[in-house]
Amino acid sequence: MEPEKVRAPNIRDVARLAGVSYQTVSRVLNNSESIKPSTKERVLEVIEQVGYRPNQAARALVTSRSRTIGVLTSQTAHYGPTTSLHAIEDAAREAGYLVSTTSLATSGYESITDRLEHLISQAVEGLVVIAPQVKVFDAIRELDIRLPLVTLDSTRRDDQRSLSVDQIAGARLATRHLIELGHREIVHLAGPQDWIEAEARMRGFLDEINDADLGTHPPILGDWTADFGYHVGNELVHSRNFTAVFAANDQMALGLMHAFRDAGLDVPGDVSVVGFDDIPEAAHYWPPLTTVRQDFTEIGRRSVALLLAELRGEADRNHDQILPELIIRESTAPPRR
Amino acid sequence: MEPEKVRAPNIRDVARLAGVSYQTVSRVLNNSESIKPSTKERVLEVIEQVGYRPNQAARALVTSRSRTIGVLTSQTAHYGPTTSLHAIEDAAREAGYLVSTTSLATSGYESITDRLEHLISQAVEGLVVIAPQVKVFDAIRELDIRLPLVTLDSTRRDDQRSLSVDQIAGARLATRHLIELGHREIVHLAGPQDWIEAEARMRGFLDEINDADLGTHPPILGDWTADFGYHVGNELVHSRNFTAVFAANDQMALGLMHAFRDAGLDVPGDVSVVGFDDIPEAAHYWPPLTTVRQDFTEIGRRSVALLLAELRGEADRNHDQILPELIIRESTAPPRR
DNA sequence: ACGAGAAATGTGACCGTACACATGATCGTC
DNA sequence: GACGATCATGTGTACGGTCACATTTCTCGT
Repeated sequence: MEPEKVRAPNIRDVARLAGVSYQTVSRVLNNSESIKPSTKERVLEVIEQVGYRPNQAARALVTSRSRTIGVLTSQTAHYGPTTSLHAIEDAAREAGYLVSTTSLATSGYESITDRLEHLISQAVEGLVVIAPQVKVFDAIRELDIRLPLVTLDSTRRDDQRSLSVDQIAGARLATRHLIELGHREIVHLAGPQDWIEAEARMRGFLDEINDADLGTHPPILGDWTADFGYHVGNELVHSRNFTAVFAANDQMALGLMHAFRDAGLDVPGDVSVVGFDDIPEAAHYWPPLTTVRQDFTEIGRRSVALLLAELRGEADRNHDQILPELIIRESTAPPRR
Repeated sequence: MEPEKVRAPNIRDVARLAGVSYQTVSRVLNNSESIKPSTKERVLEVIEQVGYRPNQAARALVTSRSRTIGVLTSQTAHYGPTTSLHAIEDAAREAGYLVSTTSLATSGYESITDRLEHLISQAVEGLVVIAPQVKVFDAIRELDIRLPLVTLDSTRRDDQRSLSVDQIAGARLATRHLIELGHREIVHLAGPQDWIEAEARMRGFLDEINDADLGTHPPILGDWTADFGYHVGNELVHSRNFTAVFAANDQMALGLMHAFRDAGLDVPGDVSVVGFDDIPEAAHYWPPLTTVRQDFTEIGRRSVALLLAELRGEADRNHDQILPELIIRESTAPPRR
């Protein structure tokens, strides 16, 4: 006849056992100033003893603060976004926030709004978007979201709410490196065009090409995968009207090098290849990949700082873009005459 | 003199505007059966019009169901865990659940209990642990967590709550492949020993070696990174008392091959290398890597299914382990005589 | 036309917390 | 030793839903 489900202790249970009012317990929980140390101690003892845990739902209900930030990611397991996500979680944890992640399903537009709705209905206090795809921003705009929001997006420098490594500068760095080596026929293997980063890298590439008064073939639009790079590489070897390729990420660069090797071409002897991201494996590819390093961890960390500042109403504006860095390894060399 | 902060509409606002009681609105929200279609429609119209969103905190408070599952991950951005995580999110979404992720900080034990506390205080309904480290399970045991919990852990087959690709079988597959090629001196580069998977792979390796009546050197304990594999490779080339290496993941295998190449050794001519995981890049390494494929997505999906079944009190026990598969590429060959 | 039973809808209480405010205890001061 | 100021603690209420139960409205057979 015992009660099947014992109710978890609540604030009043604690109060009763400690011989104080529930409000006093609440004060202890929220580190209120005016609490006699002895009673505080007594209350904490009881809390420990009965294993009391404040109910966040109740707390969220009354304060309308969930202490949760929402993160919207793309469904793909890329190194960059993943690394940033971890940094975000770390930073959020340190600030006492929890992170609710939600990834975009493969499908289209409704999926995004659906995800955003879901996140909002959980009363997240702010949003970090690390799936910088154009359609995501369309969805955000359409939903008229009033939440503080930070996006990892390099194209809107004026916007207070975005933060990123300067992708354009990075792409220029990579391209300039090739040009300085003497390459004149450079192909760009870009990322999916609805990715804002992909577009920025492509723009940086084209800008640099223009500034050097060079022509180029229209960039090839890829999907970030090594497989795709491999396929593109297999196509490219037929024409051979280029001496270097700038790939929009390291994985595609890897696939390219694979295809070139299959075709009997030497990298960098016959073709130079540059990647982007500097994932930890890039140094161990064959040949070790020249690439553009960006600090995904720093990005993640800062995005949370920015978001929290906005939540507090501060204007932390630590907005200087983070600069990418060119890492020269062995996949690039002057073109063979 | 207008109100600064307009309160979000609540269920009673909707009820008033629709000319019904709040309970009727509640019924509409929960798809109750006995609701006249016409009133349902009217209510939905009002909801749409005023942009009403049910407050999950309030709902969670009264039902003590948060519709959230918590995921505990390691802080490292490895391909496998990340892929599983995405699958978990997908599956959770489909079931109407949200996922709260929390990653383990680098630090030690308190960090884990702290994270678990945090997750629990958010009233997650269940837990998925994809950071299968021994200390995590210690923490879980110590905290005496009563939540439904699923772990991606291969060592406790009897336990109802774990689910995994059979790591031991995978390691045996890889090892047997080398043995069948004629290798007798095989080195194992293992993962960190507090990782349950690493330990399982090592056990599989040793079991297979024993069954073949071979001796082996004590496995080298690594940290999963390509950098580490590279360092180990640089050491190994001094002794040369082996003809093959089985690395506990693909990244370390990559580093190894890099070091071997640096030393002028041919893979697979002089040394065969096998990896584990079959990450998407493995096929494009040089040489393309022979490895053991495991379906991280399937694992993630199933873990959610298992968890939800447990939440519903069903006994879905779909427990057959998922079998890994050996993918033979070009990094393995018979030993040179 | 009437009443029974089902269908549709309404009412009161409660979930666990924080906030505003009220009250009681303590203390230095003249 | 009475007094206001300050510190410590207690009381009422609201947050936005759901649940159990009460009530009204509809449907249909006799």
